[in-house]
Amino acid sequence: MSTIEKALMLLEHFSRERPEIGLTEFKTRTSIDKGTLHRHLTALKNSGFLEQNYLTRAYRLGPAVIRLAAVRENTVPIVKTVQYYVDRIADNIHELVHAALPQKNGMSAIYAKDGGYHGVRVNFDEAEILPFHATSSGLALLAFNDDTLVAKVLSKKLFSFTDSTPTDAADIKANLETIRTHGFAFTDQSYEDEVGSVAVPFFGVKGDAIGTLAIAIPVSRINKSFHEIIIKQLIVASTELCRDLGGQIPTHVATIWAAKLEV
Amino acid sequence: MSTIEKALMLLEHFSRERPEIGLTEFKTRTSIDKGTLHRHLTALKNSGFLEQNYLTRAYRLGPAVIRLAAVRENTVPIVKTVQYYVDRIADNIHELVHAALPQKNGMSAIYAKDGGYHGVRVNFDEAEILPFHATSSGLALLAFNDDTLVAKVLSKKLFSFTDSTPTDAADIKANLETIRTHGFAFTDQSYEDEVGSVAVPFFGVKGDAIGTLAIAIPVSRINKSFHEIIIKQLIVASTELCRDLGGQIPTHVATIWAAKLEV
DNA sequence: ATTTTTGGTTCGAATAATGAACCAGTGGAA
DNA sequence: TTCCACTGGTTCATTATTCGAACCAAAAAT
Repeated sequence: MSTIEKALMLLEHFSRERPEIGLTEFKTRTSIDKGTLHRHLTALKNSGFLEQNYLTRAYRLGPAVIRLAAVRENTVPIVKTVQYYVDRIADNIHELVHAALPQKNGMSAIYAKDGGYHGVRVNFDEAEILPFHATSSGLALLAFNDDTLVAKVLSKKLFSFTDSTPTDAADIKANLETIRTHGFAFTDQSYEDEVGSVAVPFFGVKGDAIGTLAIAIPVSRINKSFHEIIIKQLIVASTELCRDLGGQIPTHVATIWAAKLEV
Repeated sequence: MSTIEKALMLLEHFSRERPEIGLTEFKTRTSIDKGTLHRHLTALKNSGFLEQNYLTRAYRLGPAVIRLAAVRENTVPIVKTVQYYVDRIADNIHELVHAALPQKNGMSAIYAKDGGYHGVRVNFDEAEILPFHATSSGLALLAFNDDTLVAKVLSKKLFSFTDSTPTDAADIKANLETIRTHGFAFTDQSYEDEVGSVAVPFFGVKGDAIGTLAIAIPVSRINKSFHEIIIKQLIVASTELCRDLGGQIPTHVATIWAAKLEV
């Protein structure tokens, strides 16, 4: 792996829960030598990707990422486009809806809306990394993306978040096949207890999944008819979203989805 | 310079006007060897910072930057905080107002609002890099930031954007001194013909300038009394912004600003 | 059909990354 | 006070990676 990639991997450790990380904490988290680590962090700082809390000397993300995100959004306005559909679904079904994009080690929600009238809401953090194998978003993406990604994900040790988290590669592979024939993914408390979720992919120009639309629901509120409604909403939204983004729904998926909407 | 920094410098070439850049175009823009360039771009792609248009093979910014910007904004909500003040000033004076943060080679606007009722508007792109030496934002930041930044900026060749762009290091140094005594910076057609601008810095915890609030106006509408109004608006907003961000206005600046507001 | 231009690859030489050991400052605890 | 443990940061000989001129293959342009 190149030095560049190693350095950029450091940025993945930042999140909403862990906005600042000191040198020693980095060392324990990565088991990279302190000297190397320090030079990498300094390089990232010099480039504006990190800045230092001048009191604690801890590192946090810097202003460079703001500009880049603005340019990216101007180039490919996914966030803005996705927002409309997430809002619409949330308003319709009064549950927590989100859209997510793949990152290196999982999906990252780029927008979420809780349309909930209900008392019990699922906890949800934007900018959190949702593991591929344990969330419907992750599985939906895997199922409709390149096989190399699947292989890469399954080659690593699969962490168990709850008693229901699938950790066997063969099981997951079988599940991905099911997801492909159904046209959507769902999970039952595989990432958080008492929370189930449903997700559909949306597609890029090549017809590969580039992101997902998903809904998280407390299991107490899931039932068959509601499940059907959710899936229809997701499919319709994803179809329109693909049109907006210039993406192409693979014909076999289009067929499956059309059948689902007929019912 | 480290490999990491070299690679990250590549990302600076992307902008609203230039959202996709091919290998050969990169080569001409950077005069880095094609082989090196290709490996760097591939590393950035593997890390999610770039992705490739699969038809043209050109590179564009990738989804990783979206997540990082979300985390950063969650850590230090500058964009959101700044927005309120930019909107307020724009609504009050009906001109183009923006806030900008320093990047490596200039200021980058993070938010802008045109409160203009007027027919003649200045052109303004978010995510564009505003050169330090030719814009009021840049000068305001230089004047109230570390001297090392000033030295770094003035050591490079200063590009001339208009007939009025200052390109002499000594002149600029003298101007920075003036800016320090006035508490604000202004430029007259130094970046774009027929456009003048006024800027004040806002400060971080150390009392160093971390960004600017600025107004751009067609020169035809500038007059003394309007100038005074603008400066007062900017000073008040920056003062409140520093409070919101936990920044500290250096005492000498606070004194100058207080005097300006009395008039 | 040929030339130019595109993106991408190879491999020995040159250079930069690495990491164990070290330094320095800070904040307790004895 | 002195000592220890814990920060962040630096040094420098060794080692591994990066570099880049030349090369390849495919697609446009002539």
